[in-house]
Amino acid sequence: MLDIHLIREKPDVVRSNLSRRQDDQILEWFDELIQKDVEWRQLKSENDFLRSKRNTISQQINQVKKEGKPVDDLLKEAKALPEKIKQNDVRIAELETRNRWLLLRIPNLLDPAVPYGKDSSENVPAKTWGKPPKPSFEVIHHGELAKRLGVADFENAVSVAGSGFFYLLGDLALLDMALQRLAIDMLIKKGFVLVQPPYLLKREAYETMVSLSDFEEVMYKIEGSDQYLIATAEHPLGARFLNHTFSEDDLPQKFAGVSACFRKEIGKHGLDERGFFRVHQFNKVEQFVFCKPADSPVFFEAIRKNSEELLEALEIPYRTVLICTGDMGVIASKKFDIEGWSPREGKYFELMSCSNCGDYQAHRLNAKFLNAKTNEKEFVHTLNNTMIATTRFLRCLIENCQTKDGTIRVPKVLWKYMNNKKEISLPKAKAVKPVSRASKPFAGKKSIHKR
RNA sequence: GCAGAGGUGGCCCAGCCUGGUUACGGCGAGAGGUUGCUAACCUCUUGGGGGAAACCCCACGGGAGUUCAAAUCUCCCCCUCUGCGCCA
Repeated sequence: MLDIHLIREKPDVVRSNLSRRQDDQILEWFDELIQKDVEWRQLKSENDFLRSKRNTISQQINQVKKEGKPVDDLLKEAKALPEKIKQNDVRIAELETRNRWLLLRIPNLLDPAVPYGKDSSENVPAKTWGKPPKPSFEVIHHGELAKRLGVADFENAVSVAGSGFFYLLGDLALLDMALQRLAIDMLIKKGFVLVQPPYLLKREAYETMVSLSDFEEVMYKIEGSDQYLIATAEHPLGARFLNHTFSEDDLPQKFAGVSACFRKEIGKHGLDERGFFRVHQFNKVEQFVFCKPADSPVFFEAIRKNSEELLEALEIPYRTVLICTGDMGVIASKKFDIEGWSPREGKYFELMSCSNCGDYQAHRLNAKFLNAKTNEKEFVHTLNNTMIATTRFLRCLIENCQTKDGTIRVPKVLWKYMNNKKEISLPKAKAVKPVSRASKPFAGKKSIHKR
């Protein structure tokens, strides 16, 4: 969230930055916040005064009692005060709830370098690498090929878990892990600390890391408990430092979080029923950095480069685009997406998302560092970038490394993580047998796929 | 899951039974002072908020309650430690 002090001191500057997003709702929220904040400060002053008075009288009562004199008059005077204080407190609490609600929804200030644009079609390409291949054969859909090779099972996953789930089998499961290992090793070499975070977070901690709408649209809630399944390791990595003050020497802190990620994907079209592109559960290695404000532009470039180097190591053609004003989310002040080439569709699609969040997350987290020179606490900056989201990447790999024989070539850099396996192909002697069930535990739901 | 003991400032700890001016003391850190030394010593600062300031308010794991007044009494919740139980 934004610093309320900044909003009080420079409302015009903040408002004009927010207006770049071309969203009247945001400006309405902002104006309401300004007005309610004034009311809050007035009431708070008034109550502080009443409390002060009450405290004084209480002390007088104590004094007079000690002297053995009657305190009836003072008691009468004192008794009137708590009621008025309570009345004001109700309104103050209302205002605080509303103001926090508003503050949590008002997005981050945009970096001046963010280009103006209405939506994702106006993002600005910043870099392209590699030559998109022109296969001489028709590229098979990644899910279809995985199924044919017997390394993925979608039907049974859909039956027992629901649409948007899948089983990875044999070499493809191994490939998923190999990708994670490659990503992890590259990051460890760059000084990142590997972290396996908790997969559940309590709401209070979670609110510090995401926009509120995500609770409805993205996160799975655990029934009967105040916990949510994480949507990315970014969240527990950040929440770990809730209310934390770093010493200046501790910064920067660079983490490589590895976890399964769970997303409801409500309202998103095209949930992928026979593939890995948009699913409810996937594995991801995430980069997360805490640093001093002056250093964040440097780390922003560094974590972007890490992901680009991973794609280069895997020989996947990609392009990096600078996200425009209309396509920016709530949290980031500047963002790049890195997009991999799809030979099947002949276009780039999103693989990674690299954000500089400035001090926006740090404000919610209340994550600061002690400036050694001034001995004052300042908010840190946070940055994050996908190193690899395996499922999304599996699609990319299966398409780009597909041969005309219908096998999948394993990129050389992954051989050592694949027990030296160089391709994924159909075992010659073995036909792939689908798993079948003798009984029908889910009557009437034999298959929800009708093609 | 059961039982017991706990949670107090950046860290350690007293206060709680018996409610009452300013939450005791130590350590660490920062600023200043003193001194033939970077040692020792002395003073101040070291949670959050409001206010131009003087100053005021809040904060003893979180929340609610009782009271003129709550670290202290009551209730609910969270977490830690020890023992038992269960468990990959």
